[in-house]
Amino acid sequence: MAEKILVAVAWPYANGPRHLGHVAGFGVPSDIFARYHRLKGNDVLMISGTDEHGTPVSLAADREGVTPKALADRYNRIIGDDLHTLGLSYDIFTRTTTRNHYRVVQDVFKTLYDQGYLLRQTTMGAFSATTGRTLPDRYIEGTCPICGYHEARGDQCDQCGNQLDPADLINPRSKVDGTPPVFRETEHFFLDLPAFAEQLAAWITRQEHWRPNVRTFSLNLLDDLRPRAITRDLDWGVPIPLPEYADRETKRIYVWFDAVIGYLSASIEWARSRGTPDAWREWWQNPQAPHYYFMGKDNIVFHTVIWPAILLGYGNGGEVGGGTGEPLQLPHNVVSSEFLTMEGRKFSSSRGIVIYVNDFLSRYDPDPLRYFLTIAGPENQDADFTWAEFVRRNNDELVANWGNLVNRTLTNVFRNFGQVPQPGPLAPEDVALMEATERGFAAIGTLLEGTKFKAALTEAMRLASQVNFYLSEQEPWKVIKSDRERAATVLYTALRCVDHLKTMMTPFLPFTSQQLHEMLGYDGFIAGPLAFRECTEEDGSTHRVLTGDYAGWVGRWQASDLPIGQVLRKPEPLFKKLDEKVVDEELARYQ
RNA sequence: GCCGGGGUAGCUCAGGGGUCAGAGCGAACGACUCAUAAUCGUUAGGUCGAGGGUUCAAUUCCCUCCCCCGGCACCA
Repeated sequence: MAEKILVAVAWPYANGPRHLGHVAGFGVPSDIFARYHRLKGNDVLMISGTDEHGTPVSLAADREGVTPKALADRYNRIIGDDLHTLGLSYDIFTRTTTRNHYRVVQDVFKTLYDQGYLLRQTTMGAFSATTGRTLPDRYIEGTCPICGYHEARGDQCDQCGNQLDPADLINPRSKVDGTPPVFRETEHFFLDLPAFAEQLAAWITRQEHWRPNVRTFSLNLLDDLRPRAITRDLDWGVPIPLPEYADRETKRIYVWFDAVIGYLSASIEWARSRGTPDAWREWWQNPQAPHYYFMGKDNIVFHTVIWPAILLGYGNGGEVGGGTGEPLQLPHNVVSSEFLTMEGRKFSSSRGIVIYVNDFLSRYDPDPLRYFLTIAGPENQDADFTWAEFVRRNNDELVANWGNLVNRTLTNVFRNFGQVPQPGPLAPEDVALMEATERGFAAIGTLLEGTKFKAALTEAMRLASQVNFYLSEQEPWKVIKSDRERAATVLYTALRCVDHLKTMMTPFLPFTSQQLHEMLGYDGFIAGPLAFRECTEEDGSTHRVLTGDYAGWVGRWQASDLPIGQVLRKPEPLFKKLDEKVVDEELARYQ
């Protein structure tokens, strides 16, 4: 029975190219999850896009003398290319600057406003004296009034760790151009989070299947819920859909408010692009459809508190969501990863401590990266990317265990039989191996459903080891000299296991699994490919989305029925062994 | 300061009140040579951060302390 599953992936911010930390945190895990469920036969809707509004995009555009939209266009393209190259199988990867998105965001805003969940409050804000734009606290620096540190940020002093108010800084100045900020009153809309406190507390308390850190952290947040501003004084963002703000060029909806609504708007865009404009409701207004959100730990608050509050407030109302009487679904699980560091230090674009995805993939294949980020990534705790460890994992694990198993098995079969050999009677050890391998479907499936990706891949690798062991014990390359039928039986057994493992590896290693699929003599896409498509909106504007036709996948999460006599294609190694010297080369490149 | 997460074999980590504390990799030795010098076997005797407590029994529960990391809500 096919389940509808929403896989909602954090939206990469379009103020620059994304680095390994971003795809490690949510990109690869969410894709493994989505691919597994599709192989299982479930109806997955996997959505995301680039997040393109807000101060950082605006400032980056200023620095380069281009419009924010032009900057976002550029990074939307680069990021989309990265995700495509990595094989992240979105049903739609779009962006937040579409007409569709604006319409949905404004509908949500308007609905919450009409329901009384948006409060108007006047606060003191900091503005740039030169541009008149809001200066977020982080963009102001000055001398810390507590410890005297000269480069304290407006929100917090990095030296003494105290939280600050930018107005308290001595000699405050804009980090952008060094001018002193101007403080003045400004009116904003606040989401009335306290109005949802009880519902949220009851709901989160029930989510015992969440990772403990996510649940505990979220419950702690509820102790001190305050209304949260969802507008900004900025000219780059979704306009406020109220008559009195119609011509206010400098007040926009806050980027985070619009970004989370992207999950909904992207689903709607997907449905419309397929010619089934209401299809999104099968996920969003269906209590049987679990929603899984994937993100880094810095985004937990937006997904366990703010976005659920918005969904609760929106309920079954609104122009977009109304009609069926069913409320929009809350998250079923919020899967948060920890952080990836690089060679022991935090990623920092400005300090050059960074590996961009596109740079990495220009020299290395996607599957080894996916392998590393899964087996050694920040799933449960911060993890460190080092080139030495990447090379080691690639050579000593991926190549030596799985890659070698595939290569030695296929080479033996191809050379001696050229096709899937007809086995003789199976010996107990043949049956035992086959059964042990087949049990992997259930074991790995359970781990994947529980978002335990590292453990799932470890189990698949353990099974591969067992098959290596079996081959070394049975020595078909010797047996064939005296007993061709027994050799055929052993190789058939190993080949079946390799075929099982191919499927189990597909969520993690989609590209090489496809190659293996073909070498085994099969046709069709076991799980691919992805495609870009141009999307045209009502006003004629177009944008590119990453998508794919995943219904055409021939892979199934079940034991192989490898046909006897199927002709193999010439085997080639799936992975490249990396020379140890790439460690020094790469370190030199980034230092 | 507050909240949270960590400190387990050379490295990366898993585990969890009680048979000898585990895995992968490295290292040593041996086997093999079909395979990208890949594979297979044996070997590691590590105060499970420190101290105290609860218990018949703690690395696993509680307390204190030390060290590391993250968050603390208008950066996304």
